Amino acid sequence: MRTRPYHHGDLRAALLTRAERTLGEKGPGALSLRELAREIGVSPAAPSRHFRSKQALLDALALEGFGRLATGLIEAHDAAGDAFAERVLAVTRAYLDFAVANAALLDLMYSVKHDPAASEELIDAGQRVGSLAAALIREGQRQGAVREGPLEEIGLPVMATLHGFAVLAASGTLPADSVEQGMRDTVAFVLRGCAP
Amino acid sequence: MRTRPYHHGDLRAALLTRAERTLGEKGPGALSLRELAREIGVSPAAPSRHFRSKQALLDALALEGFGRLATGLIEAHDAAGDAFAERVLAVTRAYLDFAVANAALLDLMYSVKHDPAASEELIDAGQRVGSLAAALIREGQRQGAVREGPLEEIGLPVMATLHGFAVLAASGTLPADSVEQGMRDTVAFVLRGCAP
DNA sequence: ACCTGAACACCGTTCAAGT
DNA sequence: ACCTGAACACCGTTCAAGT
Repeated sequence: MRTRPYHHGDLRAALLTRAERTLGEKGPGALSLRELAREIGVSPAAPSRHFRSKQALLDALALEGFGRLATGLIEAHDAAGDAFAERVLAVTRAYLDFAVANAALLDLMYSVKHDPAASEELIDAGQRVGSLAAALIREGQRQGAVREGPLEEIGLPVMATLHGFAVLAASGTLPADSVEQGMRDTVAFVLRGCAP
Repeated sequence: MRTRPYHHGDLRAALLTRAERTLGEKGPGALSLRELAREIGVSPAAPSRHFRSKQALLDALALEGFGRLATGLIEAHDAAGDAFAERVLAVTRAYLDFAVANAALLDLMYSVKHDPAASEELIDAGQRVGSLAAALIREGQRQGAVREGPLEEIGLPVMATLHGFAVLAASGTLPADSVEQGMRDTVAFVLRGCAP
């Protein structure tokens, strides 16, 4: 019968995995470093080696979230057809899916309470997601589906619309049975807003 | 020298006021019922008479936030000129101002961690804000500035765009010096998306 | 009705000491 | 380098008892 070794192996990763699980299942209020440590089987002080504070763990979680969101959007984009309208639909749906499946995490990603230390990294990550919208717009312009002009002039409003819609859907402000129709309306609105 | 009376008078209001102040000044993590009670000069158990739990206080704060946001949007709307474009600009600016001035509160309003008990009320409040967008669209249709169609088909995307832009600006995802230009671009985008 | 006082079961964080 | 054990100064919440 193997007894737990003194060194966990990869406590950092274990903390992040477990933290995200309870974040999704029981909400951010139920996230306790001590309980995490208990579940993983290490002492209450062990997490402090890997995260200077609870907030540092939350920031790491948020950063991971931005990475997954960006990957999801890129994959959806690349899997869609070439036409601008198809790509907008695919990216919007991917954003929505992420928001619904990771509502608490999305909250964390765009919340205001980050450590100044991590803030810079998080803002970068947020802007990297924003730059995906810019890339989408540039393609649309090449196809003639988007009016000419500086990328940000259209990219930012598009990003805002996608994000806003996803947040409203994930926060339950939208009735669940009108999310799908709302997404179609939002995509149509974006296409009109972009059109030459 | 008057000594503090046994009954506070309006402890509930005092708690809400103080809570919102520290929420804005020191962030949601620094909000402690015990510290609030200490600052106000009541015992640690006193708040429980007015709020069943800390979450109940946060929910009340969020509800108050929705009320103030709605009022702010209506006032901005009514103070603006009659033209649809002017009204959209006024409402967008009001939403942005609220978000920047009450970033932590806005976080709270649209966060996922509410009590099921308060959720219904909060969702109603959120939808009431959404109905303001619908009213705006209806006027726009009457003026011929907005294409015909069901209110929600345009109202929801407009709401999403305003909310998304405000959140991005308030969360610092947008560089501070591009917020003003971003707002103009967002308004222009909305007007295009609405146009017949 | 509203609040106090004291208690309970937790927290996050720190720091010497162990492996 | 990584973790434990014990301690510190807090929490939120409950409940009998006071006014």
